[in-house]
Amino acid sequence: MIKTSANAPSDNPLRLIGQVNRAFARIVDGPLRELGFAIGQLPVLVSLKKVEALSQAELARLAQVEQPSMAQLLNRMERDGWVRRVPDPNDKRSRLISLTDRASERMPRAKAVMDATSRQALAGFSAKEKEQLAALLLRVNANLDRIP
Amino acid sequence: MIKTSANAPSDNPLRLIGQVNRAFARIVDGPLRELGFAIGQLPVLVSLKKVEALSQAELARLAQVEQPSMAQLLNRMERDGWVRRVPDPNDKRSRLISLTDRASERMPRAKAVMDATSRQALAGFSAKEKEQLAALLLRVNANLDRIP
DNA sequence: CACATGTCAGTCTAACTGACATGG
DNA sequence: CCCATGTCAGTTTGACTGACATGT
Repeated sequence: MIKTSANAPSDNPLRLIGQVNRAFARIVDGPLRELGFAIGQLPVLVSLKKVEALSQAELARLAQVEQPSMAQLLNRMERDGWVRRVPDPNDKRSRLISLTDRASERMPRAKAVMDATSRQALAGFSAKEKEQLAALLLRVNANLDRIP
Repeated sequence: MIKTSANAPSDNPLRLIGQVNRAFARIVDGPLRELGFAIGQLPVLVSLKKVEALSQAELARLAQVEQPSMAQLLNRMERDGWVRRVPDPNDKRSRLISLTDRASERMPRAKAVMDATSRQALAGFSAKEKEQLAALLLRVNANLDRIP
């Protein structure tokens, strides 16, 4: 009977996911900050790259945060010159959020940082293993989404 | 050619891991708070359950955070009555951190919350699939740990 | 009037850096 | 003297709730 040491790696998948997530965030944080981006901004940047313009409420729903949280995030991004808010002609309550040119220009560099780190994280994985991992994670994700 | 929609699930494993992690944290947060625990405290609680007493510096290393961050976390945990700090007889600079009885008593309930949610997250997974997932994540983890 | 969109104010956690005291 | 341990002070991000104004 071997006593478990304090730093024994867990084999619980959920704890492992937490560890991987934190490690990834820690690694990627520095280079992103040099570009002027923060990790939390990426979901917004990616969404807006795909769809051009979205309301704050829609962004909050996509990122699964409350509206005031998203508002604060967008305030910081506006302060940093990444997004712009223009009145929605179809709804006077709403303002449409879109990326600035500066954001569009600099995003590829952020993407490169993410991709390079992802590649390192998956070093030694065959194409099949990557697919397996993604498939298993998608199932976990679907399971969690069904919990209210 | 189908245009990707704004909420299309990513198939990049690292982004998926982020999503899963956030979803899990969101689900587990409420019940844990009712018990008086926060998610960030779990690594400390688990470490101290295994090893009885550790210094703040050791806990910081285990959790991979800087010392002041760990100090602040331990301040909150001490405030909440989960840990106690006693002078280390062998090193007058150091204080040994250990769980209070109250923490030991209430931890099983926190563990139950985590386990139940993990079970739901892995619903429909065969034993083999769980092992596969854990094995793949361990490899990602090892890869990330090798990046400085 | 009910509901949606957004803002404002205030709180809490969790992380960081830099400066510093004290002890090994 | 150097290094380790820890504290203090200040900053930032990211999240929340509750209250409220305004527009659909």
